[in-house]
Parts: sequence; C-alpha cells; structure tokens
Amino acid sequence: MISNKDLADKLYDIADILEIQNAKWEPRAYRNAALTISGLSDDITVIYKKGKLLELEGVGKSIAGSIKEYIETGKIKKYEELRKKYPIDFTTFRKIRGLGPKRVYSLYKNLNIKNVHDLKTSIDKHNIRGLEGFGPKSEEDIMKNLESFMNVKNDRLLLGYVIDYVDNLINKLLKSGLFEDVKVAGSIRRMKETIGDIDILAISNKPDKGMDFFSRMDEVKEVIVKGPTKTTVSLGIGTTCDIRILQKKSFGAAMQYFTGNREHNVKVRKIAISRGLKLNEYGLFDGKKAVSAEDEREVYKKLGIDWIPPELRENTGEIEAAQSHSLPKVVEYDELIGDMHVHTKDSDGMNSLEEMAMAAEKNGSKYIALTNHSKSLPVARGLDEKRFNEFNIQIDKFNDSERQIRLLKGVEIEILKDGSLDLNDSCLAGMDFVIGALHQNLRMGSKELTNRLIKAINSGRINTVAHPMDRLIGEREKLKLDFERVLEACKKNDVLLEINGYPERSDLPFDLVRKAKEFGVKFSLGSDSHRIEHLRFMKLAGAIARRGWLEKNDVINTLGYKDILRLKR
DNA sequence: GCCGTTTTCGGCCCGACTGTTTTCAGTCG
Repeated sequence: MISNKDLADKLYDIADILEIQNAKWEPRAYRNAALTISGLSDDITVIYKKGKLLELEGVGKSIAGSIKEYIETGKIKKYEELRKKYPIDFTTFRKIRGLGPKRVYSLYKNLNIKNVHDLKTSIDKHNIRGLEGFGPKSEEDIMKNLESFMNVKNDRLLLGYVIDYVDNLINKLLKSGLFEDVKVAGSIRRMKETIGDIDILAISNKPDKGMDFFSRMDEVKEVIVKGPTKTTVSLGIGTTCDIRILQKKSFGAAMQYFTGNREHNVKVRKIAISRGLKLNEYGLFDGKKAVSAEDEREVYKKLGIDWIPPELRENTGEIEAAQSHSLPKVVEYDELIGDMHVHTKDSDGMNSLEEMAMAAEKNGSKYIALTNHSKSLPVARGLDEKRFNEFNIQIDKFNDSERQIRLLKGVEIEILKDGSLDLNDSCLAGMDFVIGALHQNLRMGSKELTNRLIKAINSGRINTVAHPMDRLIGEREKLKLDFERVLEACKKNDVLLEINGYPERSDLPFDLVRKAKEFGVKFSLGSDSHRIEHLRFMKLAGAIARRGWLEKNDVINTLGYKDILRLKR
C-alpha cells in the first residue's frame, strides 16, 4: 500500500531533477500535482479506484499515468530513470533550509554529495567554500541549517498551545508604541489544528525601529533574515515567525495575501489576472493604479468574490462557492453557548463541579455537560452507577441554586468490546447527555471495530460519539473505521458526532466534518476539559466546525438550555 | 506537464532577502 506522502515525495523529486535539467515549466506542474496529493484527505489509491485521478487539480494525463503505474507496480519508470542519473536524496535535502535543487545539484556534481551524511563530511572538511556560487557564509549557513534540521523534531505545533503565546507576542509589539496595528495571519488566522510557522503583519511608520524591536524580543532565539519590510526569526518554542511591516493603506491586501493557504492564494491571484488585474500584498492593481488595498473584504469584492472566512481559505471549493454567492453562513464563535464535554475531579479531572461551572460561566457559557468517565475505564477513575446517581444529585442541587449557568447530567461512557454500553439502562435514563466513547481494545479489524461502534449507535442510548477517529496528533493514527457506514448509522438514529476541541485530539478532523455534514449528520462540540484552563478549547472545536463548513443549525451547542434538554434519550 | 468566463495554444502567482555577483540567481513562503 502506497501512501500519499510517498507519492508526493516522488513527484517533488521528479520536479527537482527536472529543474536541475533546466526544464522550464514541468517542475512547476509536478510540484502542483505533489501539492494537491499531499493535501488530500482521501487515500490516493481510493481516488484511483474510483477513476477520479484526472479530477485532481494539477493532475493531467501524464501524471495520472505515473500515479497509476506507482499504485499498480510500486514504481514510476520516469522517476527510476531520473534517479539513476541523479542518485541524490532530494526528499531529505528539501527539508534543509537554504538548499534548493540547484545548489544540491552543484554539491553533487562537484563534491559527489548524495545525502546528509556526505554533506556533513564535506562541511567538516570545509570543502564547500570556494565552490562556484558558494562562499564561506554559504558553508556556514548550510552547516547551521543542517544542524537545526538534525536537532529539531519536525513536528508542527498544536494551535491550542500557540494561540495564547501569539496573543502575548502581539500585545508586546503593540505596547512598544512602534506599531499602529499588529495582527496574526497565516495558518493561525485560519485556525488550522497544527501550525508550521507564525505569520504576523504590522503597520508602522518606523519600520526599521520596529524590526529592531521585534528581532530583539526575549522570545527570539535567532534572526534568520532581516530586512525593512520582512524579518524571519526562530523562536524558543520551536517554530519560526515571520513579520511583515506594511503601510496602513495596504493592510487589507496583505491580510488577504498572507492568510490563505498557498493554493487558495494562487487561485485568487489567477482570478485577478483573468480580469486584467494584478494582486500582491500591496493591493489589487489595474496597471499602476490600486483598485483596492486597505480593506480585505473590498479586495475580494472587486474580484467578484464574496468575503471568505479565514478558516475556509484552503482551496477546497470555497472560492467557487464565494463566486456563486453560495458560501455557507458558518457558525459564529459567540453562537456556541454551551460546552458538551467536561470532566470533573470525580473522574480524571482536576477541578470540582463548582469550579468548572463557575469558570465556564465566567467564559460566557450558558450550560455545560458534565461527562465523566464510566467504570470500565479505571485509569480515569470511571464512575459506576451508584456514584453517577450521587453525582447527579449534586448537579440537581447546583441547578437549584441562583447561578446563571446550568449543568447537564452526562457521561462519557465506554463502548465495551462487544459494542454494549458500560452502564445499566436505569442509570442512563437519568442522564441528559450521553457520549459514547471507544478508548480500549482498539486493535481489532476495521469491520469488527465499525460493527462495534454501530451497535452502540443503534442502541438508542447515546447522543453522540466522542472524538470519533480517536486520533492523537503526532502520536496515534485515526481509527480504521468504515466512516460511511458510521455516518449512515448516525443519520438513521439521530446520533451526533462530536467535534472534540482538545488540541491533541481535534477530532473529528475538519475534512471529515464536512463529509459528515454532506451526509446530513449533526454535531456536538466539546472542550474535553479536565481542568478549568481547558475550557478555552471550545473555541478550537468551534474553529473545526467552521473549517468543516458547519452552519448554526448543524451544531447543537447553539441551542438554548431548554432545547438541549429535549435531546435526552 | 497542466489548463481554459479572453484560450485546445500559449500562457503558467508574486515579491523579499541573501550571498555572491557586479546586475542576479537561488531560495523561501
């Protein structure tokens, strides 16, 4: 079985080699195809079997042929032949900053450097300086970048743990008095679950001083590039940060330019070209005249495109929808008035019922569901029927008090190995909201696992499925479920799917959210809080909902307390 | 090699920074 990543790497390698051979446009074509494939949510093999390769952006007859060949034989003849001529580890070299195909080739041609090991040896012998186009500075930079490549775990950071850090950074910049405005763009503005770097845009009349201030902040580990309009640094938290300083009159264009993912931006710029205009970070231009620049909405409008919420700017159809004025009105963060997944210290949380309730009320929640674990999850000190009944009496007492916030009696119940539920029916009858969860015995075949989950969905006892894919970003892959069968069962039984905002989980993933919505399934959002500081993860769940194109009616957290109670099973 | 609301041929997103050049190629995002 081949992976999308392996295929994309091979296509990128082909592009690199073709570029060495001075091919003009083919490298770009191969890179476009590789980019599309690495961004797919479906397995390329599945797409191939459906006969839909040619529908992929950037994949034409020739590349589709190569993909077919790779899936069927495990090899691509064109790739093998090119690699025979250039036996270079391009895939690894691409990850080292400052080494593109041309310089990699020069190193190979002159010093027979084929891989990272060879590179290290040549650096140690100072063989690189003196090469045409390389000086002592180049050698030093390559050494530094090689070192940081070997040291840095190439993990992307989790959005949930970066947001506050970036807010703090921005506040420091604003407080310096050197900037009129500072905003975050890039993947953080899109609220992507993981981020590769931090993009900051700033307005300043004193760009030189502003750049000096920025590059000397405590958070900065090293300055990578520094100019009057653009500076890149690496930060102590293990990521790079770009800052661009602009004038107020072009800030909207810059926000547009630096927010969308690459494919989104390329497509929007192409639309500009098709209208005889040019779009860059300084504005939308008709010749030399700026048609619009200060306001982001205006930039889109002038291109005949409705404004697109940042979370949607991934080139997954949002541009076409915005052109035909058929974008969904995605759910707003402040429409999410309750949190449907909260733990207390009665199972594995850190705070009491009262502490969680009051913190949530302070955050603006109208209600939260207290959903502790059930007895068959001993590591989380799961509750049995008796303890749940006692706990629910505390909830009744709290709800009788004068406080504004309301608590729902809930449980995150174990779906046992045979698909049955971990608490008896009379206990479940006392619950307002039941979350079914798979936590244990996950090493079973796809069919068995799917049947187990569907049995629970068919039970008529659960409201939603906790973190349905059970993935942990960077640690554990998604469950091998037959997702379409799960969706059918959910729809038939009016069972929701959870969007779990806990950063490592971020589950359902947004692309599957969208698929589930198209199926007609609805959603419950939860922070999966285990302490009061986690309650803010509701916003991350909201972001995933928006990234999955969900509207107000797709999400139960937009309901009032009384309507939520009607969901009781 | 890919693609099409000016096109099945003739284009292909755009600009900043760096080091090594002496006006620019390479790299990055």
